[in-house]
Amino acid sequence: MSDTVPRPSKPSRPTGRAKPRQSDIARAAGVSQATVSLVLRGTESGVVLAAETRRRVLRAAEELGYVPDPVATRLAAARNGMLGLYTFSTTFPTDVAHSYYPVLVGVEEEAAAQGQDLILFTGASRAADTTSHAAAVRRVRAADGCLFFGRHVPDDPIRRLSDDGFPFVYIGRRDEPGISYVGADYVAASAEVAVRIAEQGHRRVRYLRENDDAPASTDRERGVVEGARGAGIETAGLVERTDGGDVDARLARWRDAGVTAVITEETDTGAALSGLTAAIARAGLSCPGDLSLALLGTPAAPAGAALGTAGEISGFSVPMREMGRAAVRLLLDLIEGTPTPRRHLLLACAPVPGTTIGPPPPAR
Amino acid sequence: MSDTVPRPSKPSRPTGRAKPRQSDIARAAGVSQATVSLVLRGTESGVVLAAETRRRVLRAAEELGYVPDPVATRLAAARNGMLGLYTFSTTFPTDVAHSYYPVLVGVEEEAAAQGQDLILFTGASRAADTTSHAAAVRRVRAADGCLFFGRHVPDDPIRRLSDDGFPFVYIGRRDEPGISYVGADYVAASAEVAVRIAEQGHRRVRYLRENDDAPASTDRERGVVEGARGAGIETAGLVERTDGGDVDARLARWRDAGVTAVITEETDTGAALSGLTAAIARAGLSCPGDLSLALLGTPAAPAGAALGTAGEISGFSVPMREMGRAAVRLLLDLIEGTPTPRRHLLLACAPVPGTTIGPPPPAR
DNA sequence: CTGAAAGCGCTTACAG
DNA sequence: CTGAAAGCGCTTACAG
Repeated sequence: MSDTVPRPSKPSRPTGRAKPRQSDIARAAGVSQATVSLVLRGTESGVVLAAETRRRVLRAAEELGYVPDPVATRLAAARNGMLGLYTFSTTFPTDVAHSYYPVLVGVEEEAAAQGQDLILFTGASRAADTTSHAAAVRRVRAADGCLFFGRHVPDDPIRRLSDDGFPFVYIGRRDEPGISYVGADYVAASAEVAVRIAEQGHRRVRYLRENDDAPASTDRERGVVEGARGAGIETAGLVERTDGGDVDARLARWRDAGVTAVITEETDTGAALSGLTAAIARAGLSCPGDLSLALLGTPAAPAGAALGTAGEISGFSVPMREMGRAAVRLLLDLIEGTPTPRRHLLLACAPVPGTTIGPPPPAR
Repeated sequence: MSDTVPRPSKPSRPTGRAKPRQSDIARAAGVSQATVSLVLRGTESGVVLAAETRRRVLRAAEELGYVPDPVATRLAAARNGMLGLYTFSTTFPTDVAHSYYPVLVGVEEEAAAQGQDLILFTGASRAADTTSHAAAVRRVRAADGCLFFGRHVPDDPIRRLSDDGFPFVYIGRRDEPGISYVGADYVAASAEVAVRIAEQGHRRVRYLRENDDAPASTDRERGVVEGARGAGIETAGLVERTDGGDVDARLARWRDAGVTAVITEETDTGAALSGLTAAIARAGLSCPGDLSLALLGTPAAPAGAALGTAGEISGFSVPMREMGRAAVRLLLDLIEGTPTPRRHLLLACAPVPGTTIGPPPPAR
């Protein structure tokens, strides 16, 4: 609690020439500090300043090299032009090819385009317990609003922000009501993949998903099942769950049962995908010659390598960068109180043709 | 000036249930707000609180879910646990394989490890003119201290921060006196590469550097020249500059003059490297069969591809991630006023053996 | 059209 | 050992 803010060994207040404040300008221009504030922030509440006063103040500000103190500005109940980004789970896309990285890029691009700075709240990684999570989330208020990101999010601290009317948006669909988010339309994209597989003639298919109930996983399963049903793929036994460690045995069983295509999903762990591709490699199978393979989501690293496949894995790609950008825009709408902003946004995923879907092999 | 802070259409102050402040705790615990502040921040100035008082305050704080407001904390002249990161040049490592990305990762890792949040100042990209740069740099004061990063940095706004005693450190060596930085030891690493080439028997070599006078480029040239001189490589005509567009003609000339090895450098533009590898490919040369090739710095993307070379380009790698981490630590030392911190740090670069250095081909 | 005042939530001497 | 006061630099009604 009290350790949220590190304690300085000595005051870190600037020791050299002080930076100019509004009161310095006021003195130089012969007006009050409040007047300086008014001309510097523009003419908002209908207040009209004498042109001559404006000019004097502006000139003094220019001469003194004044720039408003963002901290004081924020404390005085205005905005400070900073957006927060809070990432749950392993904080940062450490791996260059981390699947979250493009989101970060999108967020940064749009923030820059909108003239907003970004605060990266790094609290998530350390905060194992709920208490510190609560503390970490609270810090978020230093910004005008905040983006949340990650599959598993502690509900409680967030609800508190929500109750307080603090503006925030999730990147990724959420089930909690009343929360703004920008997500990917996994249902539609996943259904489309199932249809594509059916069109090649597959009827017995498996969907190997991770043992994880994040909304994204739920949506994908729903899409696969709906797509399969509509396209004539058997739905009995279609869905299986894994942690990634037991795929060899499954694969053998599937082959024996006449399964000709497998769909899996990409998550932040990548467990299902890496487990599956490794098992396929160990079994000496080739895709799509022996088995068609599809992936729901963009792989963090080119996953084809493990398969000996030169091309991409078929499936769809998640518009992560665009999600980041859209989330920033939505957040700004919320902060600005734009009337009836769209609070839920589901972005379409582009199909990835890839090279791993083909017709089923002749029956063994 | 006045547009540095976006103006809100309406106040964004939370409308719902207010978050607890110190005064709320004070009321609940039956003490003054100042006392709350003292127990919450710990016992600094020798003040000793009654254990019973401490307990009451702590319990009330716990019950109310109090977390200090970082903005108010900062304004009241203490630290706020935020470190700034200001990137010059094209703001963000947009490309996944952007050469700056590992630095960002290192900064984030160490910041998280130290319990600091990170403010990404995105101002750099937009700010073409000096004025807005000044404004953008000034915003940096919202943080306890700031990291600067990028080859080309406007001196003026920075000097101002320096005069004011604001703590900051550069990532990358600087020539300006009195400024803290964490850089890479390009001189030593570049000399080592020249020596390695000499050891293979090369005597006539070219160093193709970019037409850019950043300290990193200066250091590399110095290292190459010193290494070459010490190892018996001809230094006359050794160094050439390019913008990347005219390499074909040079390459032909070099070959005619009996040049058997070429060294180039990696920068944020990558112009010299991409120009050179393209020219080598067009000339149908192979490395190191026809020509040995070395690179000073880590390529943003695997550059071997353009060469048809499977392996890495020989040279050295810049410890970017570690630079990021070290910079954070140094900055914290500065902020905390640690006595005589090391203000200049030059990290060693690891040699990359690679596959593009070999003995010279038999004379034509 | 401008000034004086209060307040944002905290820290920090300074008195008691 | 604790309280009352001033102040960080700004914004925002509210008076004149």
